[in-house]
Amino acid sequence: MLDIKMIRQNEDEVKERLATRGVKAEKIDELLAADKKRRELVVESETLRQQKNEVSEAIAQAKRNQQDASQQIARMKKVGQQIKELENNLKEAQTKVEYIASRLPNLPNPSIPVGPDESFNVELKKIGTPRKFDFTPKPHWEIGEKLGILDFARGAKAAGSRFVYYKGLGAKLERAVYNFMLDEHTKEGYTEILPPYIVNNASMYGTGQFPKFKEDVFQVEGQDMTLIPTAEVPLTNYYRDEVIPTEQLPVYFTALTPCFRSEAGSAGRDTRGLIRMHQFNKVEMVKYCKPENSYNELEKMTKNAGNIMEKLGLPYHIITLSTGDMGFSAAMTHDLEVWIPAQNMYREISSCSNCEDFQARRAHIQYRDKNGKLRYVHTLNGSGLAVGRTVAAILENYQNQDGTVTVPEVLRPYLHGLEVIK
RNA sequence: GGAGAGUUGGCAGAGUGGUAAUGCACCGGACUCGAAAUCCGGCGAACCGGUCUAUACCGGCGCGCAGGUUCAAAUCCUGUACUCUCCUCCA
Repeated sequence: MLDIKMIRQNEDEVKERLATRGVKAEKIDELLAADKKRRELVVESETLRQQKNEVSEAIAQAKRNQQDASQQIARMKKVGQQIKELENNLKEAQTKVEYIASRLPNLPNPSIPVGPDESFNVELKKIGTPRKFDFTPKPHWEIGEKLGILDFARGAKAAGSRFVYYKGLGAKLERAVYNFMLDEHTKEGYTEILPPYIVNNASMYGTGQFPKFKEDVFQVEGQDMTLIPTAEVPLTNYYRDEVIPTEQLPVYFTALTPCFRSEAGSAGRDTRGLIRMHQFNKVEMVKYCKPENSYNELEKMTKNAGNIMEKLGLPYHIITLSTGDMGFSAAMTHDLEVWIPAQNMYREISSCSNCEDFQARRAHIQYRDKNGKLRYVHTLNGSGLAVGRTVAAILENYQNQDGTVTVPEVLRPYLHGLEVIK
């Protein structure tokens, strides 16, 4: 959520910067008009309330002195009606302001590339060299099915499309991968969390998924419960409606959770394999920090994600997302994309974002600055990494001509020394 | 799933229709070489609005949340969330 006062004071700049994210200037005009109306109504109704309080006090006095107050009571009866009407209008105006404001995305950081879509993303760095195959590399689903470690057909039977069974060494490989990731992040100072996998609407609002993106998630019918689309939601809402003691900042959390996404609107894309599932595991990193440190923290978080791939020996590159490709709550996002040989391209495996105070304002997460004043913290989140996609990348990058898959060194301790999946 | 109790300022804790006691904490002052103790005064979050940018003042809101009754609600009514206890069930 953007600060409405800030928008009031920097109208032109806000319009300009939000335009790069596809928000029309008229939206801001509409918002400010509604806000003006709202403030006018506030003044009106508060004036009446003040009057009400004063007269009520007089009535109380009169009653105490056993005097007649029927005249004042009659007068207040009318004022009460007026207040009620005014406040109905006020509520309407307030609802309108909130409706628009809660659907405005974060202001993009001025340094990021401006453009309407992913073609304007900028590559920062390439790490590792894609392996040269002396045979045609197979897609990971073929490798997995052949080895009997992935079963998409039965996933579809039991649950539907975009679901999968991992079996035997497949399940063990997945477990090895996320245990490895959690261990690495813990070494970097992240506290491991095992959060709820279902959250309420207030939490979904706090991180910015609601109200705008309800179609993207699975909700429990008739209940205030949503299956988390990412651990970012429970991890960031951990401190919702709290003031974090300043000496505890920065706070680093990491968690492995399943993520549930409806994938509405992505029909036909990545229909095969592990890339786009309704349920997948992800190790997430979340940070809370002081505003002045958040961009430094973003760089460190991006490194933490990259570190995992480097240790796994997976080639990847880092890109900075353009204004048009960024998520709703982010001010700046670095995506890490891993090399997928069968597709001959890099595919997203991590997304690290600085949300600045956008989520903190929605979720009321504060700290006290040097002067003891309450300020919003900055929140960051990043995948470290998407586990299913990591398994896909391992299967493809480490495949052998005979259909077996070599286990990356760093994972062998997690698999009792296993060197090859066959 | 059933029954009961609870939710008030940073904490503790009164208040059952007339506009939030008190204690601790906190801030200022006195006393003191200084501190503690004591005394005096102040303060009760956050939030919203106005003056308009002082760094203050005024007002609103505010007793879990949302409604309702009333001239007036922490107090009465309805709904709801959460916590605790007991029963039931269960991994």
